[in-house]
Amino acid sequence: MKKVSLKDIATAAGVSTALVSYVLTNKEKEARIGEEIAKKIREIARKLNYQPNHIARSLKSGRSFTIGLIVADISNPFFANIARTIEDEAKRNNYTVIFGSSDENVDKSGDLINVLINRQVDGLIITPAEGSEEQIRQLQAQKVPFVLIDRFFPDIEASHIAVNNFESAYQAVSHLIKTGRKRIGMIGYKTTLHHISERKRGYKEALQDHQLPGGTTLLKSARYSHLKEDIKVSIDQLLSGRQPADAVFFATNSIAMEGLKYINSLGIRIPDQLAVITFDEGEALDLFYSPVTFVRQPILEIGREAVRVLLEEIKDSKKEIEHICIDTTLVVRKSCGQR
Amino acid sequence: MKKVSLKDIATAAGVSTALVSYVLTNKEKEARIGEEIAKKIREIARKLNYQPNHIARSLKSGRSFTIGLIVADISNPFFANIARTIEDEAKRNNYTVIFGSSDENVDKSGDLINVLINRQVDGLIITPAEGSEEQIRQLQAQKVPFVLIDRFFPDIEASHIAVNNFESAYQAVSHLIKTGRKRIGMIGYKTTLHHISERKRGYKEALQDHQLPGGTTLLKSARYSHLKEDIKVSIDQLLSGRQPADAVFFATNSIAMEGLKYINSLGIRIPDQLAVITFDEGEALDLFYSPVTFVRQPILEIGREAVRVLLEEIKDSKKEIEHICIDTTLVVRKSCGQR
DNA sequence: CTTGCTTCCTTAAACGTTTAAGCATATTTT
DNA sequence: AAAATATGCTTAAACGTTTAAGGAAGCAAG
Repeated sequence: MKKVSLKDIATAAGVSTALVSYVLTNKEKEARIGEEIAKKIREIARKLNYQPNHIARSLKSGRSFTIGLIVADISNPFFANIARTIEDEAKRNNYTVIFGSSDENVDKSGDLINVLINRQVDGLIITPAEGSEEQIRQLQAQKVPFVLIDRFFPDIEASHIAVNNFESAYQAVSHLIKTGRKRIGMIGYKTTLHHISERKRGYKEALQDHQLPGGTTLLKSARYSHLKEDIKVSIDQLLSGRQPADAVFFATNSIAMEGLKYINSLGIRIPDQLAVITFDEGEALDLFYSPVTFVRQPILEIGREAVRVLLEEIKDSKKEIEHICIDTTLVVRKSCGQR
Repeated sequence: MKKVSLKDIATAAGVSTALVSYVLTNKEKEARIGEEIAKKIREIARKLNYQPNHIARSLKSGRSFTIGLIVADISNPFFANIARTIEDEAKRNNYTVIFGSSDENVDKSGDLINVLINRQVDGLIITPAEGSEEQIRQLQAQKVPFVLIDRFFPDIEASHIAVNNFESAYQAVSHLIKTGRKRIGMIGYKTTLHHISERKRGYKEALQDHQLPGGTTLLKSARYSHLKEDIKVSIDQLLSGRQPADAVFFATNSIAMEGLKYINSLGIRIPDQLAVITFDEGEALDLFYSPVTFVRQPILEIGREAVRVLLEEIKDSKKEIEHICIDTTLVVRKSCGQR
């Protein structure tokens, strides 16, 4: 059962394919099509169950109505949720989404960008990997519409959607201080990526502003590729010594998960022995015996804005860059209760 | 900066586009291309940074090297993980993945199938929604290659990858019985979908085989669309009455999450007051104060097999149907400990 | 010097659309 | 009645590839 094309309909109706095309794309007015023949064509199209060939259409129009989504890892709930909102928002605009996971790896990221561009996506939504500045500049040079989400490069003028990482971290840590914690640790990623640096900066500045120690010794960084081990070491360090930490701030959901698992295994009680606060939400945090206080990123908004900005860029190549900075909310729960 | 095409290279090299095409698709032998000119063409292609237009190629070849993935909800960790393995496996075979979430809704599922087919995906991997039999039959009639995962329709002869749901549930419930539980409840979905029916059947048969009560009164079904409320009601029912349940078996990760949250809020202690066991893994289950015993589905294997079978079907339309049934493993932890 | 075979390249059609341009025929305007 | 305009359709090119078929040149064999 071959797919039916315009030609099949044209033959069946005894007209040219052009006519069929005009009718089925609702250009009757502009093309001055006769009412009767239009009805007949529609009828036949329906009967043959005609489905337009999107590929051919794309080739002609140069637009694929597809957007490429590159996240760090689609199996990470944060990105999976972003993907979902992007999917929904894209669909509302008759776009579909092709996705790929970069694993925070420059080479994979480069491959993905190439693959997606060769598939003629109309634009890209990207969580850029560390060191991918050149790839991003390339995109600009090639005039490929794109939007960065979650992180961005301060010295590259490109549209991006992100949360106020500095403020959010500052708030989170300040909250720990308000609840009486004095030795507050932080575990982030070992990376130069802007969102993480900002979270670290927020942490450090909050400590400083309250004359608390820790800016350097209590700030730990784990490698993405060796998350589990590095987090163990970090926590061991934080909890050892004469003055162990009495609170810890996790920079992301993945870090929090590994961190909490290890803390649990050590039998450390939260919040009595250690207060905990983290970026990102997660069911595990709700279900934890001491529900974890967290910085909520408005995922829905991030996804929506990303699609909006991208589609605007696609439609109007002269559109100016947008830097969207969204506020987070600190959801306070038991894990950082008063000691 | 327009994209460079074969024609640009041809012009630059002073040859026909055909020649360029032959060279760049490594058909030098068959087409007997001169060595020098081939080298020159490659050189120019490299210099101009030629990237083949995948759309044009697809139009010509009728193959898009894209597979469509339809899951119930990409933001559900189970499906997000499946998506990830499918992505990786597809990439290994030079395929990309377009995805969509059906929300267990027939209409959305139908829309998605149409959209993906119009985008000329070479095949589909689908977690079919309840009542989507007709859509599946349509696919068969249209000779679209596809593979069902997670669930399938027993009376439709189609390739599918699934776990041994009956056995897995039977084992899980038997394990509860072995640990001394007598009144075992189950919460599943209100659906006719095969995987859930099988899990229910496994539950019932395990009870029967051990002369335990509950086959009907202790088996609850929640609506996908009203999960939270229905689960509350179900748990209330299970825990009320003269003889409250002393164990509960959750049919999926989503059900388990909602169930555990509510059980937690009631202050019920696991496993002392209530033993818990569930299908599917999740970080929340690890981190739970009483780590939850669960049925592990081999997600990696499911994803890999799905892609393998699909690609085989794509390559060979005469390939026979494959029914792949994978065993699960019961990961025993504290949540169903001896009372 | 034909004939036939290589070798290396070109021509042209095709995939399924879209759309500008053209061409009859009919209708209105002057 | 001639000119202008409207109406309803067709033709054909184009998007960027792939690939079957063809053709010119060179050379070996008869």
